[in-house]
Parts: sequence; C-alpha cells; structure tokens
Amino acid sequence: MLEKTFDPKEVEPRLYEAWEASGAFKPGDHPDADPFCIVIPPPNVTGSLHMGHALNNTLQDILVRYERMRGKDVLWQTGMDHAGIATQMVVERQLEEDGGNMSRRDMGREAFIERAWQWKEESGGTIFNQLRRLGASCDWSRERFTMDEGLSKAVLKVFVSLYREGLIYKDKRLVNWDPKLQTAISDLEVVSRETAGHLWHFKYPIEGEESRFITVATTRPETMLGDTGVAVHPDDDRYKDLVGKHAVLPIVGRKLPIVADDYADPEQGTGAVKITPAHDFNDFEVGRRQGLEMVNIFDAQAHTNENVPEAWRGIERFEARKKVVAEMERLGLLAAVEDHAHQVPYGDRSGDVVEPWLTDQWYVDAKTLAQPALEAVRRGETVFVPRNWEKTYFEWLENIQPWCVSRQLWWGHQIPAWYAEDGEVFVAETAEEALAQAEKHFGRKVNLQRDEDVLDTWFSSALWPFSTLGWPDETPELKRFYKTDVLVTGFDIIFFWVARMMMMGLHFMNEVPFHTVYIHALVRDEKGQKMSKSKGNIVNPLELMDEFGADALRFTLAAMAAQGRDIKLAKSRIEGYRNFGTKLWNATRFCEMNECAIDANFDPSKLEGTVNKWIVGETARAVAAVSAGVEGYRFNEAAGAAYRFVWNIFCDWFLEFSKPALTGGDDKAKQETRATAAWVRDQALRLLHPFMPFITEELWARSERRENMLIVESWPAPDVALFDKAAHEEMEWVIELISEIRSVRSEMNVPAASKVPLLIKGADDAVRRRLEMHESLIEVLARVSSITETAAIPEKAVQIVLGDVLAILPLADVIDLDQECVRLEKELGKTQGEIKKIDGKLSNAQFLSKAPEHVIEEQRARRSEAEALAAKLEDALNRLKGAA
RNA sequence: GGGCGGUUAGCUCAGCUGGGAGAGCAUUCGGUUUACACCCGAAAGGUCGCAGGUUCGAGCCCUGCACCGCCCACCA
Repeated sequence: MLEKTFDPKEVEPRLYEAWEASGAFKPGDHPDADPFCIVIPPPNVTGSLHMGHALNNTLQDILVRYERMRGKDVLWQTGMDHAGIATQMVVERQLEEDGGNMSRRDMGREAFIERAWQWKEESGGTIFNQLRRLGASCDWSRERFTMDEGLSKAVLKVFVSLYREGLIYKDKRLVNWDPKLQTAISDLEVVSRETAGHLWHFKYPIEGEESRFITVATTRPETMLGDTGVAVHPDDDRYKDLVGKHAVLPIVGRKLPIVADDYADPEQGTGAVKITPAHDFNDFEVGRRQGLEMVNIFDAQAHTNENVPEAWRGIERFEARKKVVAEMERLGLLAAVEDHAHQVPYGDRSGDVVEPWLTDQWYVDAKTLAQPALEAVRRGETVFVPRNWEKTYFEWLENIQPWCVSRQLWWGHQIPAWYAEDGEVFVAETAEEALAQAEKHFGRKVNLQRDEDVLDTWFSSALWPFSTLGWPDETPELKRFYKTDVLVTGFDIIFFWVARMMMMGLHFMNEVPFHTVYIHALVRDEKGQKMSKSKGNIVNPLELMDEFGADALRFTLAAMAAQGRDIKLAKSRIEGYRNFGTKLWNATRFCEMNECAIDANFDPSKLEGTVNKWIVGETARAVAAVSAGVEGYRFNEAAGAAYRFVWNIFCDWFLEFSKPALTGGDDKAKQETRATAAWVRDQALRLLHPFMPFITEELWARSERRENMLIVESWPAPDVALFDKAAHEEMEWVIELISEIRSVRSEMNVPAASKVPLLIKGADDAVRRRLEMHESLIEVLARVSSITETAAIPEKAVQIVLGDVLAILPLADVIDLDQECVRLEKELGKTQGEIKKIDGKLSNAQFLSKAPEHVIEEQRARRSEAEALAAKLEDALNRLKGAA
C-alpha cells in the first residue's frame, strides 16, 4: 500500500542509481533507430548548480527522455569546461588562503598547473553530482573535459590547420588588457558599466604662439602622458589655421601635430580631441591614419613605464590621474572640470577596469569563418527557437571583429607555436614537428622556445559538438551523432559559444553542429532582478530540491519556460507543482485501493461504458497535446496539458465518476473500469515521466509488477481513433450541468449533499416520489446513472452527482428565474448595437448575417448548445419552483 | 545611437494561426463523502499600459506615445 505522500529524499538517489546502473542513459545498440543527440553546454569546472543550470538541464533532460521513450537512439553528451580564467582565479585564491607565501609566480608554471589539476580532481565537477540530483540522464560514461587528451588533440589540430590556412595569425594591435589578471581578454569579456566621472578640459599651448592654447577634453587625464597628436575636424573653422601646427604636451614636452580628421566631432567637447594611439581604440585608428607616433605609457599592471618623464614613472594609473590633474591645475592649464557620466569598460571576471594596451596577440580571422555560419542560418540549416534570436546572431556575425584568442594565463591549452631566437615562428602540433620545421627553415638544428600563452577557453568550447564525439578521429559516434540535434542554451552565450560552434563546426565538419538552437530565458528572482551574489538574491536550486523534490522544481521550470521571456521564479509555484506530484501519487493510490490493474486483454478502442470511452479519448488528446508541446519546444504548453489532464480531467472527473462502478455490484462494469483506470494511470505516468522522472518511476514500479523501468518504456501513441465524439459530448454535457448545479447550490447556501443523509443513503420512497414529480431531473439522473454505470436511480451509486442535484430541491424557489428570463427577452428584443452595449459577449450575434458561413455555423452551434443547456436547467428549476 | 523584449486578476505568469479573458498563489464562503487537507466544492477580483487604425470581430494585426528591462555600439 502506498503511503499518503511521496518522499523524494528516499526515492531520488535510489532511482537515479538504478537508472544509471541499468545503462539506460547510454545510447543503445539498436542501429535501426534514429539517432538523437544533445551536447550539454559544459558547465565550468568551478561551477556549482545555479538556477540557470537547473533550467537548462531540465529542458534538455525532458527532450532526451522524451526522445528515448519515442524509441530513438539517444546520446546526451556530457562534459565540463576547464574555464581558464575562472579556474586559475580559484586556485590562486586557494593558494592565498592556504596561508602559503607561495604565489602562482613563485611556484612556477608547472607546479601551478599540477596544483590546478589536483584541484580539478578533488573538487571540480561537484556540479555533476548536482545534475544527478536534478535527474539529468546524461551518459556519464562518455564524460569529457575540455583539457582531456582527446580534446587537446582536437584543439591542436584546429589551431594548426587554421594557422596554415591563414585564418589564425599573430598581430600587434590594441587589446583589452586586464591589469589585474594581466592578460588580454576578448571584446566579449568586457562589460561596460556607467560610471560617474569627470570631464577635464586641458589647455595645450601652441608651439611658437605665445599664450595661445588648444583645449582638449578627456575622461582619462593620465593618458595625456601618451598623447602624440591633437585632432580637429577638417571643416571646423575655429581650428582651421592650427592644422599643421604643433601643440606642446604639458608635463612631457612632446610636440603634438595638430591634424585634421573626421573623427573629431565639432559638437563634442571642445571640438579638439587629444590622440593617444596606444591607449584608445579610436585614437589608434586616427593615429594609424595620420601617421602619429604610438607611445605606450603603461606596463602590464597599468603602472606608468619608462616612456614617461622620469618623475612620473612607476605610478599606478588612477594615482597618475590625480597627479596629472593636480599638475595641470598647478600649471594653470586646467580649463574646466565637468561632472560626466560615462561608460567604463570592466573585465567581466576580474572586475577591474580594462586598459586598451598595445601587445602581440594571436587572432582568429572571425570574419572569414563567419560567412558560412551566416549562410547556414539564412538558409535554415540551423534554426533558432524562438526565431527572433537569429537577428541578434546575424547582427553580431555581420560586424564581427578579429577574435583575440591568446591569454596570458597558465591554465588552458598552451598555444602550439614555437619561436626561434630571431623570432621566427613555427606552428605545429608537437615540439618535434616544430623543431623539424625550424631545421628545414634554418638548415640546421636550432633551439625553440614555446609560446607561453594559452588559448581562450571558448576556443576549445567552440569545438565541443565534434570534439566530444571523437574528432579528429573518425569514430562511429562522430559519424552517427554529428550533426547533433538541438542545442539548448541561454541567450547570454550566443556570441561566446553558439556562433563560434557554428563557425568551427562548418569549417571542420562541413556541416552545422545542430539543426536547432533552443534559446531559453534567464531565471530571475521573484522581483525580476538578475540573480547575483552581490545582490544576495540567489535562489539555490539545491535548497528548493531539498524542500520540494527534484520533480517539483523540474516541473516548475518547464511550466514557466515560455518562449522569449525571462522567468521570475516564485516559490509558491514550486509548491503548487509539488502538490501536483502528490495528487498524482494519490490517484495511483486510489487505483491501488480499488484493485485497478493492467489487463492483458484490455483494448481501449473496445469499451462499453461512456465514462471509460470518454477518458481514453481524453487521454489520447492529452498525449497529442504534450507531444506537440515538446516537439515545438513549447515546454510550458506540454507541462500545462499534462497537468490539466491529470488533475482536472482524470482526478476531478474520471475518478469521481468511476466510483459507482468500482464499488457497485456490476462485475462487468467494475472490471472494465478497473482496467481502464489502470491503463489511463500508466499513460499518465508515461506522459509525465520526462517532466517528473522520479515520482513517475517510483509509481510505475509500485503500481504493478513490471518488466521494465519506466525510463525505457515507450511514449504513448496519440491514437485519435480513441476519441469517441458521442461519449465526449455526453460527458461535456454532464460536466457542465453538474458544475452549473454546484454553482447554484453554493450561491444559495444549500448545505452540501452529505448533510442530507436521507438523500444520499436513502433512495427511499419519499425521495423517489419527489423525483418523479420532476421529469427533467429524472432525465438528468437517468443519464448520469447510465454514464456512471449503475442501475437506475439512487443508491450510493450516483452519490456525488445526485447529492448535488437533490440538494437543490428544497430551495429551488429562491432562484429568481423570472428575472433571468426578462433579461434575456430584453436583450433579444433590442437592436444589435444596443445589445453590444449591454453585453459584449452577445456581440457575435450582430453580424451573423455577414460573417463567413463556417463562422456562422460555429457560432450558431455553440449558442444553441448553450441555450439548450440553459433551457434544460431552467426548465427543471421552474418545475421545482412550481412544485415547492 | 542601433536592436530585442515586456506592460493581462492583489502577486508570479500563461494565452501558439484574430472568434468563449485563463492558471498557480493569496483572499472570501462552504466542506469529518473510505485517493489526496500538499485535499474537495464555490465565489469575488481584469476599461488585457495609453491613443488611434484595420476587421463583422482585436489581449493578439498596423501606427504613434508612455513606462520598465535586456543586448550591442559608443562621443573625447
């Protein structure tokens, strides 16, 4: 016998272990089946399960379990990302906390990397255990890591071949330099935040013209130490005569050519702009155009270097800012200071202000790789769901900049480039190969020094869909599962990851990596705020699972995953879906108590009872709705359809209607009802399994003697033939009638049926006689009783329904039907326009004559149906009124 | 500045191709019916942001406006 509620804590770990041990998560050996593959967005090795992961993986697991049940050969490829910067930061912080005086640089590269690996083995990947708690059915036997041997091989091969194709190159350009981490970062890793700052106006003296100045404005005064020019607009009359002359840079004394350049905006600031080519992206371009000198004034930590006057060296940049301003003021060259709010670039990991800095870095020619990636989506080879993200994707790829892929870190894939003493570079997959190349080049053996830098983490992630399947080896998995089916991810990594997988997949596999990209929402807190540690508004999915169980969390996320909208997670919602699980549990318990069991000879298409015919039809409809929802990535629709079917149809009506048959004396009806209930119960468990795998699996095991676990059972076929129109209409009628009666009863404050023991237990003559006086009610009761498979009138049989009906009898006269009729008459007697004013619901009537034929028909039918029902009820009540 | 999305019941949100305004929670009323109080029944609560337009008919389509949010690019 089932307990009254489900205990997730006991069940979840036990079932997960059983699933995993059974091998159900692995692709099977059924070569005839269609393959279905999802690659997991690899969580960071440093990660811990947050709500975004919970949503992301719930949706993937729903798809994976669904397709598995549909008989596909399913691979959910899992793995982890080495997360270069994040991991290096964690390990460095740990070194600090260890109290050791040993910094990263003290211990040296090799020891540090070893330490990082050690950390990875010990505490990396706790997130995988958390995914297990969520019920994620990934194939753990194929778990990969972006720095494992195979994937490293793929990275090397990709780097080398892109280099040989000229799609990877080394260049000296301005990069976003993170002075705290002391590495270059890509454009995407820079986030700009509005910051309250100042705009300082500096006067630069004009060479050879006493007391004449050109005034420039800047938000970063310290960069003036690296100024090499001043630009004005060619058409700006104020400065025309100065073009070609020189200003003298205060403090430094450098002569600055005054150049005419369109970049200078006469409307902006003073119309004259200082040019610092080595520390500003725009100035870099101007400097290049105008042939200005580039003076780099910072070292890697953004302290001033030897290119500034001796007294100004070795100063931290913000300190330098203050000193520059003070000095300019002292010199009388500070013309004005304005408050100025502006966007300041920060490193997304370090939180430090990023400095544009001139360095040598490796770049991927993203523009070239982007073209096929654009084409593929334009041609529909890969489709975004929802579709509107394609625009974002196009926008970015069309304006893509070279991708800086080198990082001055230690944790990552070391760049496979070796340098000879003269700087000549040899790119190869191994040191031996590089040496061989060098020997050929120089005609003798030489020593080579490997590039110190590592690759951007996203470089290896970009290869994920094929590298995890075994590429560059031609493995059977690669052949079978590439291209993969759907990528499920958040919009925040469309650029970082999705676009780059498209580029790399197309380039190296000649095929898109997935046919569909499902972009889901961001999970926010109840107030709609983005969850973040600093705000302290993080909702921890693990705590929610502790409290409500994994199924409740999963179902909530699925039910709220409407396309194109952020999810604001309300706890009450999770509680509601936990209750839904309990409802399912108790429905199964009801079946158990009433000895509902699977009948081997059961044929849902050959049933006698109206209620039974009806519920199998409803089941088929639910199956169709849930299937359509999942296949259209409308998870909320799917979850909603399953919810409504189980609770509002199966439990609220079917189980109630089945009671008479289940407890009555008609053995044939009883048997059919039992078998039907068991069949529907099993269909419901199948339907819900992708959403709520634990509770359904548990109920599956405990409700019958089974051969298989539910996870490998098949998805129910939506058999439309099971829909019996007559039974459907009959039940709709009854349900509507009963609802109406209940409502009336409640409004009139009639005590519930159970309070009229005579009527319920009775079936005595007095009741019978009263009923006979009212034909309409007898008709109702006859129909109800036939539907509920019982012999004629009362008995306990139609208890519920009967109770509702009979309870009205004594108080029917309270209803003011006359008034109701008058209202109707009035409405029908008025013109259409007036009716519209009275009641918008009737507005359809006014155009009956003009509407298309099928619409008219529809409306007429609906209307007459409603009128008939109303008339029946009113008639019954009128007779009762007369009798009372 | 460019782009995307949002504005529906007190709260959190559904509403897919235009045709009955919905769910969960909260509220109120009633309930000791042998599945379930994590339950059952009922009720109340909405000018679907505002203003126009198209249509027989608009929460949904079009135009404009207001407010909120996000992304991208930025003006020294």
